[in-house]
Amino acid sequence: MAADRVRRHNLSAVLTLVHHSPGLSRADITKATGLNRSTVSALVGEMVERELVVETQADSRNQVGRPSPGVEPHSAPVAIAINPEIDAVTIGVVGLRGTVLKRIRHETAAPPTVREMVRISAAVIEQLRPELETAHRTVGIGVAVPGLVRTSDGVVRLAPHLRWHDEPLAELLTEATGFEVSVANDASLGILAERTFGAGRGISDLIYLNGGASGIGGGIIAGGTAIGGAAGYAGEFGHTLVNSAGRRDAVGLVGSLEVEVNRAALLRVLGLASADSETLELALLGATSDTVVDEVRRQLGFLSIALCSAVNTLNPRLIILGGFLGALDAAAPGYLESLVAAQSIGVSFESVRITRAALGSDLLMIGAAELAFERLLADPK
Amino acid sequence: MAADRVRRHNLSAVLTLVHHSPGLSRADITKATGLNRSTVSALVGEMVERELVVETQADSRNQVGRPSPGVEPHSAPVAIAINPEIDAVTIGVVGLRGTVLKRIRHETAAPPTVREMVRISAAVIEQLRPELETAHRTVGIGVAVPGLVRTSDGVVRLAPHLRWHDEPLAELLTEATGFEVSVANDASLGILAERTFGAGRGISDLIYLNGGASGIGGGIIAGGTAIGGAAGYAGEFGHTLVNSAGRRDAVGLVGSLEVEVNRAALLRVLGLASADSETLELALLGATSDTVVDEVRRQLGFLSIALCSAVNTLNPRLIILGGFLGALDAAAPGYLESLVAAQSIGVSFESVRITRAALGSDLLMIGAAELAFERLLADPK
DNA sequence: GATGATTTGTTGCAATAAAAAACATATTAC
DNA sequence: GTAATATGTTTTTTATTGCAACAAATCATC
Repeated sequence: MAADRVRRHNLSAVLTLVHHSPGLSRADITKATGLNRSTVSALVGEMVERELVVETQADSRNQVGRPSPGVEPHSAPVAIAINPEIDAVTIGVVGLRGTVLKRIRHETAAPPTVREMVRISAAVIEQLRPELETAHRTVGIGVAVPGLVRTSDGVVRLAPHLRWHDEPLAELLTEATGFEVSVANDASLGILAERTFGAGRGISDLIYLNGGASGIGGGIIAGGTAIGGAAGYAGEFGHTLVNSAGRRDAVGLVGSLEVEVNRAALLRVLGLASADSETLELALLGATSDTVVDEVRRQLGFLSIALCSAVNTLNPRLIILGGFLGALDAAAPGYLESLVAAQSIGVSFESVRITRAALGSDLLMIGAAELAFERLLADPK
Repeated sequence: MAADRVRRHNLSAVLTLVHHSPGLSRADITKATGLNRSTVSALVGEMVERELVVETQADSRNQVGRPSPGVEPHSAPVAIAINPEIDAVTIGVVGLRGTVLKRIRHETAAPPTVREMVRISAAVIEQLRPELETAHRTVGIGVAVPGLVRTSDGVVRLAPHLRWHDEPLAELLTEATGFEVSVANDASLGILAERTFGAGRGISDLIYLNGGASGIGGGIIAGGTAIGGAAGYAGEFGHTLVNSAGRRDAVGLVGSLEVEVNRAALLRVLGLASADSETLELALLGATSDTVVDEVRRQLGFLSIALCSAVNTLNPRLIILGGFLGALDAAAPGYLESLVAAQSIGVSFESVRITRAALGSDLLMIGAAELAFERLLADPK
């Protein structure tokens, strides 16, 4: 019967609210959902019984009236997050509200093959299993892959840096672990995490561009929902044309954003062989030589062109820069914003802000977990 | 009580279905919505009473079993569509299922001011009022404006060709007519119409680019819903960079799509002073001179660059070309598609098709009406 | 052309859950 | 200490859905 569907919908709404904004009082939930006091009471009650949420002591807010207890996510439900990279496979256990409970980085000598990744993941999960089964309830696995992923069936169509091509990742991982598996592009999951727990909290139209070692990926949230596109490949801002006179990139495109704006060129002018994010950023902030300043400005110039196209087509309220793009912007404060302002349609620009990613190294763990939690949040029963 | 909300939702689902696909039988509706036979019966019954739908004779489909009557939109509910242009104001009366019942084009000597447009519209509506009040029930007014519109309050921020700037159109029109008014960008409404009744029927990820006399606008549908952006300005593909060495456009952008791909340049190589869409297309199709062929290919080349950026960022299943862009593509069949294929990320391109707009001159009437109908469809009570 | 099979509309009934109302409780304000 | 206020709790009411049994209208078959 349909009352059932209504219930599910309401449970989903309340659990999602608690997940996104833990600590809201029952009274707050009543206001936010528009449901009746008694209904919220019943919904929260049911979820307490199901070990999805817990009620905390009423916080005394110095306010007239009976205190309303806070509602927070229960610690039991967890998701497993996996992120294969060029030199490691990171596996995490993440609770609701985006709490990373555990993170295990398994380094590999060479880029892992899919089968290696699955083997490593299964082994780590096997090791964690006692804990997962006693203290927690695992809702599934989310995988963040640096490449193009067909989200419908979790097939990695192309992940050049891992040298993966049409790999049925979800299927293999389900087989090896028994858990439900969802797979998506890493940048799409990055924006999911930033939207829910980071710089994009509560904003419903935003874009995210992430600068990685090997290229620029991104994600789009429009009207409050993640835009995946027809197959899940949306968000590849790295291939936007920014310079008709530029060089060809790996895919054969001329003057794409990735060709003009990249980490390698920054490392070159800084005279560094390799560097992690922090070192690169410190080097950029400390640099005074003209070549470095010029290169930073050159890259920001090209970045601004891609951002303008995105602003004009998507009219976001917020642009989040992750990876080395955040460092690049920080190295010349205000410069990028002024360029974008100068080149966008005035009215489209007036409402947009540019900011850095707020979630640090946990970003992909949280994003991948969010993907796995989506099922639970959509249907808490 | 919430059952009320459920009812509303179900009524909305059924009415939307009937609006999009008139003539479905009640049995079809049952299958499409997943609701129970008896529920659909009650819902349709209520909407028949409210004069929202009518039941037609069962079509004999040579099928075993009791025939199921067809359900079609009632002719009573209508929306008023208004489209101000540089040389005219067009006002239409449009029924559900996208039927344009009446279209009145009121020509103006000069681009109408907002107040003129409101005056003309109010006068025409006054004239139509007897008919609207007896035979029909008017749900509201939708306006398609060639410019940037803040959809939240119906303020036209900027419509350069009409020379409008920050005009409170919705407010003025409501005051003058008494109807509820919604305003949006013309291209955004074009895609709405094409998605619902034209080339994009049933497709949930598509983009639309419209080539007009004065520029290129567009719209985006992602995940089945129209992407408006933070303020409603999304879809301005015309300002995408396609040529770093290009000229400046009216807004001051260098080498934007609008600068390189435009109607005026086509008319110039064709030796035409002015032309309507049909004349332009015939001239293009009939032309054999190298200058024309070269110009067509040049423009298609730049168009392909903008399309690639859009494909890579939005991963649509369909690209619809309207206005002179459709004619341009028709003048060199297959050329544009091959260019886009060559420059996009392979997997992103494989699922995309390029096609022409299917709705002709009624496009904006239907789109604007669709905007006005949205309220009714969302809540048929 | 009558009978059965099949599909679908119709009607009555049971189950569900949400909202409203009445009541209870815990806090602040005075 | 009492009133005011806000919020949790319990009970009652109500709306709507889904199910089941039945009715109706068609096709297929002999």
